[in-house]
Amino acid sequence: MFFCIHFSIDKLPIAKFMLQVNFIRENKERVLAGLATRNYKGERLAIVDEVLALDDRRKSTQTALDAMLANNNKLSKEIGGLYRQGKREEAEGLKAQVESQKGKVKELEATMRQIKTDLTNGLLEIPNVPHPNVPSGNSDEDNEVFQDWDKELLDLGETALPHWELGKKYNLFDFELGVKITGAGFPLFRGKGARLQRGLINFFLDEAAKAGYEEIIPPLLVNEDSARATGQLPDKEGQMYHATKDNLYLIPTAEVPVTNVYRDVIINEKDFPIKMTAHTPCFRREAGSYGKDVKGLNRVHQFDKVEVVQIVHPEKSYEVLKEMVKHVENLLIKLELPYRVLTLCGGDLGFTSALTYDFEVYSAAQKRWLEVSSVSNFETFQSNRLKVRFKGANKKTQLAHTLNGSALALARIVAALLENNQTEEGIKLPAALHRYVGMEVID
RNA sequence: GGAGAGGUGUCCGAGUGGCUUAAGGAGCACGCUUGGAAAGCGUGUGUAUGUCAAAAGCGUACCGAGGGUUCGAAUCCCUCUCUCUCCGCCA
Repeated sequence: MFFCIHFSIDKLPIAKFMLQVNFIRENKERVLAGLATRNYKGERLAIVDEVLALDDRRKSTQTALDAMLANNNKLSKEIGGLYRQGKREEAEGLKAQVESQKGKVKELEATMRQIKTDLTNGLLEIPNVPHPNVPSGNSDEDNEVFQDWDKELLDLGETALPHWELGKKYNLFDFELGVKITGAGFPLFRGKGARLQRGLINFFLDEAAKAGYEEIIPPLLVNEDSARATGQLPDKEGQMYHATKDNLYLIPTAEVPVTNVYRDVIINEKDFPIKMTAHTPCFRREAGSYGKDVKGLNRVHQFDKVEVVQIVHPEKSYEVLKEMVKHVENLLIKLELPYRVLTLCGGDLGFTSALTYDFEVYSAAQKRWLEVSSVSNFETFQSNRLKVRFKGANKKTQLAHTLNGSALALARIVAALLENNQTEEGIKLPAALHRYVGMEVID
């Protein structure tokens, strides 16, 4: 099975040397085309012109304000000098002059604040520009198969049990207890089921370490700044659990705390690439998704995941994306699970992502593909908010590119492992896991 | 939860209304010196934004954040926030 990433990165005007507004200004057509890929139509496209108009106003207002302030500063200095020389009357005259300007300065400052607020709000509404390889489309049905499973799909016949039945049969997890303790969507794992979870986590972390990622154990609650910096706020407000008393959010993914490690940091170019991995539970309210795919472990409010994050030089990011895809692929090969890779279409692509590959694993009992990993390049979209920068060879401060991927998300992997490997004698674990789980067969 | 002390540049640290262009030191970079290194000496050293085709230059803002007083604020006043110490509670 070979991987061939067929896009060229050289010809793209990547947003690497500018801030977002400037990027929009200089690549307006590309931004509009990107919005179209994401199914933005008519009035929603107007946001681009609105933002540019606001930015024009910001510039002209700033110029006017600066000139006024410069004049006032100059006069104030003169007043100080005059007082020292004892020239009171002249000083009083200048004072009056500066004083008369104050109203105007205040007015301009207020205008400036308003413009900046509007501009920021406008910018927050514009999603990342999709990579040219992103197919247009409305929903997950339009995602493109980037790499298909080229062998026969496992057929277990009609007697195969879905994982929620297997969980009961072998006493691996208990949804009713989860409901009793917390509520729907909070599974309780026990016995060999818990052991399997722990083994998988260790396996994933060890593989990440082998690939050069530094292991991090981050806080599981983050403050508003961190949630905003990685883009969970404001657009995913309702998807996170919010501890309102302390205004902290339960993390929906390790990406949030781990990427925030480098918020407001100017990185030394020779420290690239920065590679971090973390295992954390992930908490998701999944508001609005009830009734769809919620059976068993397919969609839960709390699940465990090992995440990999990289912060890299802009010129390297697509190469790194490929490397990360390979890493995930390698995990699935070792787990001996049938998988395929999808390129997310515009309508399904995350707000912050430029290009995302989803990994799906085939669940033989449910006879369907389950999403188990998502690997994305955010280019400068995240780093612009995070202010993750580096000094390049030309001494200029530039935005770095950020990427992340799940490697891997547990609940669905567990589902697929159980279903695909069920036999009369029990569930036969893939060889790679024997050492980690401490058994070859779950029975 | 209660009481107190704090937040200044990459770091340490001075600075109680205008000779502050944020002292001084360390670090870092470059240069001189050296057989090489260290020491020493010299020079430089933030972020954002505006003007500009661009660079240089110049302007503006930034001493935790936001307001206020003043011709002028790191400095005075108010609010908020974060950190630290002690007490209380606690794994």
